[in-house]
Amino acid sequence: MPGTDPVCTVPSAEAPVPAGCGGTVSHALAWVARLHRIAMGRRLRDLGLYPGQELMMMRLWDCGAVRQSELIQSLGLDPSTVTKMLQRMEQCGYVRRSPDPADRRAVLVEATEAGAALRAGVEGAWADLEESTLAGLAPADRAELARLLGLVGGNLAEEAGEEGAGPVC
Amino acid sequence: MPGTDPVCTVPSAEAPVPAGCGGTVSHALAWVARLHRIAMGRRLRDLGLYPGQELMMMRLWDCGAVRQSELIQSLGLDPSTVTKMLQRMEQCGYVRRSPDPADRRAVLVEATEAGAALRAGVEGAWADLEESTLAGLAPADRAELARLLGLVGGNLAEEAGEEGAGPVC
DNA sequence: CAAGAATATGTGGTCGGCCAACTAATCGGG
DNA sequence: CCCGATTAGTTGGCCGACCACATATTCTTG
Repeated sequence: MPGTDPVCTVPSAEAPVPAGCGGTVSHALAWVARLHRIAMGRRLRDLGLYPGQELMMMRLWDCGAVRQSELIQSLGLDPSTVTKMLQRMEQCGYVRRSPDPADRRAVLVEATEAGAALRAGVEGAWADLEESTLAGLAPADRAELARLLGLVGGNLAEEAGEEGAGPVC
Repeated sequence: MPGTDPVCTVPSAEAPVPAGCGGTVSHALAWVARLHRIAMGRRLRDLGLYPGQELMMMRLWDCGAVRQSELIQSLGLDPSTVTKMLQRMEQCGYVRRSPDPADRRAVLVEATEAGAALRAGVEGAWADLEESTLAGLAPADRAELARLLGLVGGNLAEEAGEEGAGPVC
């Protein structure tokens, strides 16, 4: 049938910022977060890490040898997620795992030399992404964004039962 | 030169928002987005959907029968992601796929009756989550958050090569 | 009109992430 | 002192998401 594309292609003179797509903050948040994750993934891939692993390494750099259960709680992840991630990271040589002598159930985790070698790269990537993310925003806008994200996070954390990711170490 | 000094990398003992974790907007953004995704996942599970599928259904509700490639572009996803997601959703009965008579490579996708039956629930979930997310924020704050997210999204989209998720249908 | 480029989709593999179910070790009472 | 409850970790399964690669079909262009 001719006239191929029927509806849909509304001649919407789209806004300068397609922003939320649907217009809701939820849409915008999901969209921005995805772009942010992709952008971080790009930087991490050059370092030999996968998204999510950098948070693990950060905890290890800050805390030294830690019990796996501490990582689970501080990152707010599922135990199985942490187990599998650590297995892969151990095989990559970034992490060392050893049984806790004080509790034969537990496992102590610490960064290896190779893991520590990633620190500068990861911190640089975070800083670079932060700047790229906030480019063009005045300090006041940045502070406002941080404040609003904090409020929204508080709302969602309350609903979700107060999950981890709290204070640093 | 890098006269840009006022970056928050200061070892400020500030705690305006305990939420942000590391204190950077990037951390706060990732954290909030994860909570948001989990909260949406909860609501979707009660409806019989997995996170991400609701966006697919929304496009189908808005556009009727669409080529798979249109979905790929409008959602900004990888083709293989869409293929597999649609295979599962078809098996769940939410979606119907048929070869495009006009282009034997393409596949036309549309929501089934069962899929359309989810619409009210999904839209309710979005509205509910939006309100829960923004609880306690004045209209001015909500608008400001939307504006800032739009700016940040623009920055990230620019870096990422202008990916999809743009205008609505 | 016959290559070659571009498009549309599918496969296989890997990762992060969650849930459910399981084992092993420690802790708490009775 | 022993048995149940709690905690720590692991395995298997599933889904979203990506990449690399393979296939079929259309478009382009010489």
